[in-house]
Amino acid sequence: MRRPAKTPPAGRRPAKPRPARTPAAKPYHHGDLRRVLLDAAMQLVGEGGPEAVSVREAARRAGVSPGAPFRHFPSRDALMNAVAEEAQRRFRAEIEAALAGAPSGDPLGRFRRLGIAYLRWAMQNPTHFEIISSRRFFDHDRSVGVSSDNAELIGLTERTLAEALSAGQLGAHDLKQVQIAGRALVYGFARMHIDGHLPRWGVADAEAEQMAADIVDLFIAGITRRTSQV
Amino acid sequence: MRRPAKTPPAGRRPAKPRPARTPAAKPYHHGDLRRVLLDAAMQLVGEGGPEAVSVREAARRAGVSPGAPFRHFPSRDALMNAVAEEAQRRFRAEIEAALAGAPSGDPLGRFRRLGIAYLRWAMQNPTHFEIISSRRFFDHDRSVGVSSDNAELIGLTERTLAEALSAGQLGAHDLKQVQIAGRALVYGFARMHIDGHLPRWGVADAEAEQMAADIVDLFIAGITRRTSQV
DNA sequence: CAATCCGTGTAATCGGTGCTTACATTCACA
DNA sequence: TGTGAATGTAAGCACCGATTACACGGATTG
Repeated sequence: MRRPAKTPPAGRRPAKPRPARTPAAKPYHHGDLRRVLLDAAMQLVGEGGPEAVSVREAARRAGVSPGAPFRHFPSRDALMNAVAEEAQRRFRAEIEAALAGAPSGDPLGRFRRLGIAYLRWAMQNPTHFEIISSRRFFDHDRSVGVSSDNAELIGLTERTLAEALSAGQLGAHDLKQVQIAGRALVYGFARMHIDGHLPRWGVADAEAEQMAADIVDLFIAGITRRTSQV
Repeated sequence: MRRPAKTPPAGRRPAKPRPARTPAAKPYHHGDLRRVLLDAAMQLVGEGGPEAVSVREAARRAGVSPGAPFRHFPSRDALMNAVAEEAQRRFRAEIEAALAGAPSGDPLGRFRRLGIAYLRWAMQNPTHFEIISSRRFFDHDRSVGVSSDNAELIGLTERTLAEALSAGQLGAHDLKQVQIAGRALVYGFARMHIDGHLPRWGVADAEAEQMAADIVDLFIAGITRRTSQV
């Protein structure tokens, strides 16, 4: 977050009275500053987490003055909202892609895929996952992109579980409870990973992915219809 | 976080050449500034979450100059560490108190109490819970108070689960997996509550506590030894 | 083609923050 | 009784988000 002003004396527009459209000379208008700022912010989140994002730094990376971003995002929060929407969009795309090749006849198997894909993405994109889920970093309620994508994912798991139930794959459980418990499980594990809890629980980084799959399986075993003992 | 300087002209030490120890006249030395700052920070966390804590605001509430806190806490992070230690201490005390009256003959029942007490405290003290778990707000590895209290709690659940296993209350599971899955479940639910996910999952605030107990029971049912069908 | 309008970027500034340095005060101990 | 260490103050740095007044220039329109 600290940086020494990056060539302070070499400001823009040194002495030329009229640049006369040199291609290398940066034009007054940027082209697509909004997109560039968003990309810079995404990159900052990836590098140092949500709080590493500062409007000024994004402006610096875009090669633009500190006030310029406010033409495109009325506040830092608005920028973070856009970042969260982008992240949520990618997240959803990945989840749905992971489910694409799954056989539709096995809802519980698809539920398992869902959980594992969820954890996979979360562990591979911890900072972006954090920004999506942690509302502290942006205003969920005001971000239609996030909430609609998210609602889509919630509906997806809901339908999958309902199918599993009606296919007789589940024990006699309250579906809503199972749903929320499943979510809490994967969300909790993802956050344990993000928040650095896993080492304290004896899980090395290398094992984390296997452990993620294991606890998903453990959960599924727990809710599966019990047709035989032990 | 914004405040208009709070009576800017009425600075300390108005005109009196020597206060001669009036009881109301604040002495140069504060007495126990460290404690007061810590309390102020705890209160700030309670009011507006971890990021509502600013060194200057804590100093303001303690009635002291902005630089004074740095005599007691070398950085904001150090202050946050102290806050986290205090919160973790309270958390552990509450958990252990909840377990005090539990019969030692029923480890699984104690495990259940453990989970419910965990969720209870987390949901009643969301911001303090967040600061304990979210490493973003302080340096876990450097905070011996937090990690030792936390290790104690981890050991407690570990022992409880091991007892349940040897008492034949558990199915044939990998104990470490069960442990981590259990933790992920309660941690995930607590964070869902903190992060405001529950409404999106159709859980109103009033139901949250009941739902917490339900998913703990669901989990325990899933790992219990299966002696009969359905 | 020319004039003007408005979207976009710049410069300067404000109050907030964490943190450091130099100085003032007072307590505790020799 | 002195004196040094501990503790608080004052001032100032760089950074931040945000606002305002102004400069530029592409697009629309007469």
